Amino acid sequence: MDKTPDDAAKTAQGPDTDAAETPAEPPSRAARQDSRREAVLDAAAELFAVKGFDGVSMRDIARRAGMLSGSLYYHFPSKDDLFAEVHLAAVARVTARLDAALAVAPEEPWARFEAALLAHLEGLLDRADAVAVLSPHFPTERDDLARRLAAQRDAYEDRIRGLLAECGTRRDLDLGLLRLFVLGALNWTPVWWRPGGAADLAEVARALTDLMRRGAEAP
Amino acid sequence: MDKTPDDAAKTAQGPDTDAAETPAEPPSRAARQDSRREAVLDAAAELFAVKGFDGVSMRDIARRAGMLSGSLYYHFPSKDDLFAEVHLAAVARVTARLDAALAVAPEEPWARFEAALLAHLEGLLDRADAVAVLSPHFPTERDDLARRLAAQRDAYEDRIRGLLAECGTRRDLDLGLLRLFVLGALNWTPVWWRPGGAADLAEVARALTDLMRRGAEAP
DNA sequence: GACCGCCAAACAATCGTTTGGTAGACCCTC
DNA sequence: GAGGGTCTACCAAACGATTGTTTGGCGGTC
Repeated sequence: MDKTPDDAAKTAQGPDTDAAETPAEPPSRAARQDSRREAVLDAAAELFAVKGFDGVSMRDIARRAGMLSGSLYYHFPSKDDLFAEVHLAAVARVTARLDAALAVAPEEPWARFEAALLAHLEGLLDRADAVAVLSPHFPTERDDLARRLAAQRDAYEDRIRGLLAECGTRRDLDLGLLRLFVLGALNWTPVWWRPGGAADLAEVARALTDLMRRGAEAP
Repeated sequence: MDKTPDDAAKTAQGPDTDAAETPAEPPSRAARQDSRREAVLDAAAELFAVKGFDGVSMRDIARRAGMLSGSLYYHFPSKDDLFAEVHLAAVARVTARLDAALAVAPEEPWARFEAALLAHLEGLLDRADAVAVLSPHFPTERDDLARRLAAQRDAYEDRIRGLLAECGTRRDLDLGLLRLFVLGALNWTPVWWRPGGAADLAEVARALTDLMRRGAEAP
């Protein structure tokens, strides 16, 4: 019953890789290496996002990636390092999404702000990469690594502040606090938002932008 | 080295209990029982809040409460049940704080709203009870228990919605979304707020109320 | 003597990680 | 193009440590 750990891996990554994508040349050695490595990263990202760092075992990750737990240590030196790489990749992906959205967004600052919120929400909820922002609970003693993660996160979060600054907000407001309120509202969405629920992501981004802009008080 | 688990318990709970508080009568049997039980609950609350459910072991809790891991099972049948009780107690405490704050708050709806936010923040950050709201990650298979926790949390969160409704917000706004934004901003504070930092809790509550009310756009 | 609250020690299971081995793709040489 | 060698990516199995939990007993208060 616990001999072949395939059943969980089939639906996730199993034979899709070479079933429809590569008809001609067999994947090069380097390509296959990256593919397997990324399969591990994907499996780890989904699991970490749902159950947290301590809630996921190396055996869980290995099973979902279609290998055995010891094999993970060929690709990653430790669970901490694996998590760090997942974290970094997720932040990078959300950042890329933000850049892409801003590239095609209109010039009006609040519209840009709304586009950024939507990109953030999509990066947060489309795939299961909530680890990126949702994990201030990184439980390592290796402070240098934790600092690197925090630094990348901070750099991203400061871009929200920059977008707000361009909107020309009231002078008596603390931009730092505003940024934290926005990020709190955004990063809390994985707790309650479900695909196909009452509001889609565009609505959420629009509503939050409207609230940030005009407030809720009746005029 | 692992024989006497006292060193960690001393600073937290150790001899304080009977050092300064009970000079005359020895505490009754029932009182002492409750006191030890509550010591366990306190220790568990602080640890769960910081490291999450999976990050805390029964031995950690026992050490901080000044006993051994097996002894916990005299008071609580399992780790799940212990967590559930911590969770329920924390929600109840935040609710009580909210009631007390509203009892002495002025009549003006936005002032009441701000008072509620402050009470929530204090309940969240003064002690380490962040478990109350911060743990949608309760990793049990016992769905009935998870539902009970969610129900109590929802009842509390709906009071925020009620307070907002009394403020007479704009008709075109979704009160449910507003509530979620507020709770997101509030419940995200444990990630960044530190006592003695730039803004104290009253400032945070005031700033968030002001933002919710008037928005950030320059008039 | 009964019961309460806890200790001391152990239980099986699971944890992150290490070790040794090996099937197969690759490269070079004859 | 057959054969030997190398390296890659993994398996199979184990390591000690830690996990949640159970059991039996014991000092203290009633």
